[in-house]
Amino acid sequence: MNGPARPASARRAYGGVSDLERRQARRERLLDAGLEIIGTQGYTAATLRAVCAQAGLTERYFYESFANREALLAGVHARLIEELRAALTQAFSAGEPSAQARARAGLAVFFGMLRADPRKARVLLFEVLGVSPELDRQHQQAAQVFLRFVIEAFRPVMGQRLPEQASESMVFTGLVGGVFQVAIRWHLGGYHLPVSRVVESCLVLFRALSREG
Amino acid sequence: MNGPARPASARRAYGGVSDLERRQARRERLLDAGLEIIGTQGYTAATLRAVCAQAGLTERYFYESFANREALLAGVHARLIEELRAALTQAFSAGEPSAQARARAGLAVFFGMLRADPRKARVLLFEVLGVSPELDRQHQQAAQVFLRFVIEAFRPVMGQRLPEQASESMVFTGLVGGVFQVAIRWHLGGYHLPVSRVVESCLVLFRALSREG
DNA sequence: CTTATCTGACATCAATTGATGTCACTTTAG
DNA sequence: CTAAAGTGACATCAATTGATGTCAGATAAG
Repeated sequence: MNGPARPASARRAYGGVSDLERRQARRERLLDAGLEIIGTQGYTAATLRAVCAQAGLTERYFYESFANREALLAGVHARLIEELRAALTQAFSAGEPSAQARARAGLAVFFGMLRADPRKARVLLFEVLGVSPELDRQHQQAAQVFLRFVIEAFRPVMGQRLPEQASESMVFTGLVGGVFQVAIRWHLGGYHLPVSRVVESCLVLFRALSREG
Repeated sequence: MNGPARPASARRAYGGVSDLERRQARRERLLDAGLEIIGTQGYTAATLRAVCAQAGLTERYFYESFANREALLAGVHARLIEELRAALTQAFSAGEPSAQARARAGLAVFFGMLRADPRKARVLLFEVLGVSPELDRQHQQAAQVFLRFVIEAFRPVMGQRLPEQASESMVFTGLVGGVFQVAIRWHLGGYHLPVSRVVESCLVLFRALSREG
């Protein structure tokens, strides 16, 4: 699953670039190609030949970096989640620490990223779902990345006044899911509404919940 | 796209069943087979041969009812949405008309249906997404079915006190999306939480919003 | 009974797929 | 220069796909 099985000692540089760097560069090119094809034509269209042609690489190199097609989708998705997580962390550390301000900044980062590159929206909101149980779980884990951000910011201002029957985790899951669904509708509608109004609409939900008692 | 092109006058009964009834029965069997396969193995696994074998029908009959594979998925999804819409309408007309009561009843219907048949959950929450722009739109339209229910029930108790920047439609979309995401997490988690707690968790969001000013 | 319709099991078709292999050419190491 | 390793264009493989066609037997109409 990791390319031609040669002893590491036999690997050498090529074109002035080390073996490791070449491998990483090819992997990046494949991920870029995956984002392009999956994000514009869908996962089904992301065949080996299509992805490798888009990446300008030979089919043989695909299996150097990925075990199969699904692993490519997982890789593309994981890279997007990491990008988002980093951007959120950065935005939070830069702005003021109130729950309101963090929510607004985080939402602006999220919706700004989707609007700037709708291919990412398609991968994050559509393509990753329903492919396999593993990928479904990966999506759910990604959602919990945001869930942690939200809980961290809002638990202090929410108080412990939830009804006994309710599950705090589920309530916040609903909040995150609301943001996702707004994003889906925004994407399908062609991003007509300005980012500020989308953010503000989501903030209504956040604000309502933080006043709940 | 509608089976063997024979003049309607030439069609006759078979096995004591009229032509129309036989066609409808075959279509139902294909939809049942589609739900079974898509709902347990995913849309990709729902090949012509697999679906027809499951339905106990010959491949030729597939095209009598559906133009292609995607049309089958659309049909399965549409039937589920109609089932849900009918159940919601019935629940609403039976219970008391307050927004709270309606929300609770509607959520119980929705989550109860998913738990009773997780295949339906998989089709509604996963498989219908990311297949094609047409199906994405169909999913979005389905979400708007619930959106209408929610808006109808909650606009009166919400008042007109939304911030100017927010979009009422987007706010309610978020609310519906929250319910979806809770359903997704519930499904992926194996339905461990009892329905009542899932419903109650969603109600926190509804209640919070109806107090929003 | 005879004829036309209906049915299901199966054959067929080109196209595409994931995956692996071949081979001439380029680059590096010694 | 020579040998080994890297590269890319392309061939190859069996398997599966969507879609359509064939045909013998079952059923109904007259």
